[in-house]
Amino acid sequence: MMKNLPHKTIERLSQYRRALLICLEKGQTHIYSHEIAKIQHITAVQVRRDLMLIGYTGTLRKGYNVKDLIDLIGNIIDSTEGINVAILGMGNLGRALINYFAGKRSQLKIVAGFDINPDKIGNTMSGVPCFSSEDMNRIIREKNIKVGIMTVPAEFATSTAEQLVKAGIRGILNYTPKPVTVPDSVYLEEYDMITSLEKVAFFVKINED
Amino acid sequence: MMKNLPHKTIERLSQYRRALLICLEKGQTHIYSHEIAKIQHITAVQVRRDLMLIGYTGTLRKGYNVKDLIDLIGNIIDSTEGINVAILGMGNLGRALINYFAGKRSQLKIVAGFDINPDKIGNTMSGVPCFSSEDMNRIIREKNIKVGIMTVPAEFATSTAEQLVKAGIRGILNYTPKPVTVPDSVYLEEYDMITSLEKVAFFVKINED
DNA sequence: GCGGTTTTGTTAATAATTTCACATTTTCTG
DNA sequence: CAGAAAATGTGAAATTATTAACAAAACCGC
Repeated sequence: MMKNLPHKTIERLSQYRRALLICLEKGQTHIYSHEIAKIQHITAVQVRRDLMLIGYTGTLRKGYNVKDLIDLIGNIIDSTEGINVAILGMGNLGRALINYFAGKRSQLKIVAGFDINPDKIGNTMSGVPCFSSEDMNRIIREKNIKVGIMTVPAEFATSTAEQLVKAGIRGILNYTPKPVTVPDSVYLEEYDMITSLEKVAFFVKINED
Repeated sequence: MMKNLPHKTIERLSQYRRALLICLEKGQTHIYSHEIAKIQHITAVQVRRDLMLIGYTGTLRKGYNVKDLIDLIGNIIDSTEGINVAILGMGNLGRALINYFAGKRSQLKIVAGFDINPDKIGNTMSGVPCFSSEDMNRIIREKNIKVGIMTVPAEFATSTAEQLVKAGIRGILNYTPKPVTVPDSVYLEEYDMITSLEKVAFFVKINED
């Protein structure tokens, strides 16, 4: 059920939810499609179409119920039991991600970090214990970790991905600038910050005329 | 010229270049479309189409000249004079980005960081001086900074974006989880790490059947 | 140097995504 | 209470992005 949602829609639903959570905190009970659209810099039709795809029906003239919509999006994209996540590489980026998530209510729990630096191993950072990369296989299985976020230096990207796959990971989010290869059974998402910056720079350049 | 390249193509060109630079270092002089494709997890046709769009012609049976292609991609996406970049928020994520860029040859130079923490202001991190956010307007103009990368906490996202716009920035890469609004004249790219992680978790969930 | 193989470049086809256009319903205003 | 305004929901059209298919050229082995 709901397996056929477009990738883009999944991304937007996640973003809608975050915007909606902010509205909820402010005490807002209803929201119009064009309000959501404005926050996300997209069109109102796009919002309505996405909500149509997940079968949510708003109220004419009142818009969408913020609380209900948050719950429905949660039903779609969250896993009922929650998903445990590990950070591979407790450098600046790894710690940034941990802090980012700290305190966020979420079905996604960062339950372990891994590093090869002996000074870090055994410590806890923002509530996340740091283990030795050598124990990756054991810890991932013990803690039932399903997703790994790779924030290691590029030269360790390939070997880290291999270790993760061997440990039975189900999804990898790769923030290193080095693309990795994994079996089809592992979902892989790669994001390269340099590419994003180069893209911004490109459009700045061509806008200068 | 070259203003009509699809956004996706721009992103891929940046990625091709990074893969090509690694090949160049290894002494490889030529590469086939299917080799590039494999690294990037896309099809060879896609690669050839992208290169067609930028007017690059390879050699039949020998593939593409690595050096030439790197140069051509540089001509397309880089700005001739280079572009100066600032990091807004010298926390973990800001420092991660600086280290990421340190030593990379690139037309993109991170020339300033900004923060409100007095302990950081006046220091230099990986060669990047940290200034007070209060001096943002002056420094951005003095140093001819065109692009800002926002890595501040979410609650400062809106005000930081406003400051940047006032200082005459031309492009913003927003890594905070809070969407911001800028005039059309400023190119805006937003990236939310939580969305990416939620997306990976979603596809892990639905693959479990 | 001939037949088979490999690779590029490109047109045409397909697929994915977004936008248009508008019917429908609700609320507001006079 | 009639007409105007504002909002949703959605089929159809348009746009954007990807893949298929294949001609043409280059090289290899014999």
